Amino acid sequence: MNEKVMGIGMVCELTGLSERQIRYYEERQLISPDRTQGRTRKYSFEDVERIKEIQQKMNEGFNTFEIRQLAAKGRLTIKYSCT
Amino acid sequence: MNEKVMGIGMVCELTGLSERQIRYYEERQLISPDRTQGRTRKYSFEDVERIKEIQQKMNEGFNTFEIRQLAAKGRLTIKYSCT
DNA sequence: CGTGTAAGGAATTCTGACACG
DNA sequence: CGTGTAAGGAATTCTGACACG
Repeated sequence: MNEKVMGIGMVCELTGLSERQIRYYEERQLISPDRTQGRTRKYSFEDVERIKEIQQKMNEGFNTFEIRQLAAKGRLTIKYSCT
Repeated sequence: MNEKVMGIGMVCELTGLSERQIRYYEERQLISPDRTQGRTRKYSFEDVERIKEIQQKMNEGFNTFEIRQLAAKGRLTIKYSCT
């Protein structure tokens, strides 16, 4: 399920996070949603799982930079290719 | 994949149909998307497949009422419970 | 660093109706 | 019957910034 189909509002519901948090993780290159012509972000279920795992790591004390490194080394459960 | 997560715009892209057509099939009780608090419709991948099958039947000459009956009799590939 | 918020604008979606046929 | 469209409004999302720390 890596089709980018849902809006950020739905991702908020599924993850329990705020739009701000989700957009910030993108800024930190931990996720990379698609964009519609009108610039609105579209996420996949894989993105949702990835976001949940990011949040777990954050709770464990990692910062976004460290999580980025873990991801680069394949140390995360949810594999993901970030642009 | 019966989680209602995508907006009608995405369904249009995935099916090639217009918003008008998709809303009409709902009016004819062939599909039943969820609604957000703000009333915007949310569809699942199952809805998308169901819409594709509806369109196939339309092309084969069935009208919405007949398709509704086919569905009621379990004669469609995509099973679906419509409110 | 990570996140909340108010601000203004742009994209998305909604409903009810008129049109054609 | 099934679908297009213009109309006006409401919900959704966007960006850049200020704030706290």
